[in-house]
Amino acid sequence: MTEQTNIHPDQEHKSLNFIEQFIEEDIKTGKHGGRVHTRFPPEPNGYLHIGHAKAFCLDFGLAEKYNGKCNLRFDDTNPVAEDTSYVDAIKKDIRWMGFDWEDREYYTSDYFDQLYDLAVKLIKKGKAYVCDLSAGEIGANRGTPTQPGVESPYRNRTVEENLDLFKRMKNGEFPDDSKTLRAKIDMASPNMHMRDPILYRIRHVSHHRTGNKWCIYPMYDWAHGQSDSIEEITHSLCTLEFEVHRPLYEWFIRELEIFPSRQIEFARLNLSYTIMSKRKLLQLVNEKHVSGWDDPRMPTIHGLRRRGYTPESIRTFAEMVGIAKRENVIDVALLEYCIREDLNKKAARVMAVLDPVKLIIDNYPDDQEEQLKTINNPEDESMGSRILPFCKELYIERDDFKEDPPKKFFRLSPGREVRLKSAYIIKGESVEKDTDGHIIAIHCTYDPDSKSGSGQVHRKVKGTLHWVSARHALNAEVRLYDRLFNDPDPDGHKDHDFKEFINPDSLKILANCKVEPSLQQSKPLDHLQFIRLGYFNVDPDSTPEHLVFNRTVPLRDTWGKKNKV
RNA sequence: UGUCCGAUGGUGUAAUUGGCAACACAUCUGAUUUUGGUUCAGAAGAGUCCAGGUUCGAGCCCUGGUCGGACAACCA
Repeated sequence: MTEQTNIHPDQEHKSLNFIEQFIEEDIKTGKHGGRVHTRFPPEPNGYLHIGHAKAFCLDFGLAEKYNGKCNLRFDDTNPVAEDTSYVDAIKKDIRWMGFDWEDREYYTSDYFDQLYDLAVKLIKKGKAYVCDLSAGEIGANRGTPTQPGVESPYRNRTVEENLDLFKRMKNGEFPDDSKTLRAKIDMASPNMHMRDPILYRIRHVSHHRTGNKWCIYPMYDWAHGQSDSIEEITHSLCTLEFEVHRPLYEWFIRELEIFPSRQIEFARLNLSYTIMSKRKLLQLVNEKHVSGWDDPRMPTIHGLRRRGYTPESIRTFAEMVGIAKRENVIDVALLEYCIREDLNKKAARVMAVLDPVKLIIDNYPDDQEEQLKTINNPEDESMGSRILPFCKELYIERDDFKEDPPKKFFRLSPGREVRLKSAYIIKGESVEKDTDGHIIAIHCTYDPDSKSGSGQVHRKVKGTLHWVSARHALNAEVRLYDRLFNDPDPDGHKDHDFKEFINPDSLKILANCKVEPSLQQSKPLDHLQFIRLGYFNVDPDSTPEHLVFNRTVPLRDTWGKKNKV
């Protein structure tokens, strides 16, 4: 096979990231017969977030691009933290994102026997030993990055003794933490990971898949690389913090003479105004700062889905942020751009009034009703049109009226004309106020000849308002979300806990919104554009009796932005 | 006082491997618009961390610095 056959034709012209360059070199030199096989290795101890999405878009994307394969492998070597509920959530997310691991759903725990045999092989080579030191002692003997460590007194046990002890460790003869199996490398190595790293620890706990079969569990360094080799992974991609582990990864390959997978590290995704640490996300969930892993403010895939993000938008985002080795912080504005761009093409436009105020058309007959036709999406004719009921009393947005308007106010005010979207041109007349001076109704008159689409009127009106018929409107709850943190880097302050930066206004619930009647049929997770307001989706909490919408992202607002402060 | 990695507009990522620093987001104009959205046209913004060197020519190569990050869990 030539290198050409391995490269997806659509992609040839774009510039390659450094990993693609490595891969293409490997293909060119015929390494592994030009085969590309990656893996995505989540630990089932939490939900996947957008940073993981970047990683698996890379893993699966590269496999696709080079006509290879990508395995899903659960890195389940630490039974105390892991759980099957996470396995299910992770699979759901990856599938939702549009990736397919076919029948290659693997678990590191599937390899426990092979891993054990490999450890025996290492012992027989005199390259591993059973150590009786406690965790504290091992730590103390490890030295520091600038000072060499001290060799364990158990380092020179005979092969026979090590073999016997290791077998007895496996058989459960020793209590938790009383012994470990360590590689015998170099306690003076400048790389801490080469200072006789621990391969196995004793844990008498049951595992979510292997039950009580094992009481010794492999550590990451031992399990991960060897699992890559077992699966004959050609390119094993991981984040930068594993760079210092690579010499160990390669040491195992050499000593064990196993399949030489290649580890390549790239910079993890950081997003402004959020956190990506699984541990801290768990803390937000446990301490109820959010409603759960799927809270729409969470950067988790579950959260983004509920917020109204689409898989396509997240994939576009992953594509746009790129792959490199330097630390980076991506502006959330880029994510928002990606979802707006996607939803602009897909979301049906509907009328919804979030902060309603009554609008009365004085010269419109009391009991008249009209059915007005309106287009569902100006960006996509094929989405068709629908009917909007219209009558004398409507609701409009309280913001869309001002008694004495500022200079560039294009909306409704006394004596000024404005277009009601898909309906008539109206002119502001007067207001009704309660005893506190709050506006309770706005009176206007309409021009019967200005009906939308009639072609009768040629005068220009600056503004167009969205509205909903008071007689026909449905009540709805709308949840407005803002960034969860009000600091660009909540996790970046040495003397402040990230939770100090939680945005108290990240969720605003509007209980008295009015929406057009067609929304009665909306189904959970449907994407919509509330005209002039933003993109919204139907929350899973929504029912026909109690409609609930989440704001995914507001529309771009050059006017509001300019007038802030 | 160690090892490894990195450094290009505000933010990301490129630069055909030594040939006028490009693209996207963000920002700012203007046009169009029955969404102050979309679309369209345009502007501004870096001379590539610093100092030397090689070269006709360096963001790319060499030398020496500076700054930033990772690494001392029986976590992954």
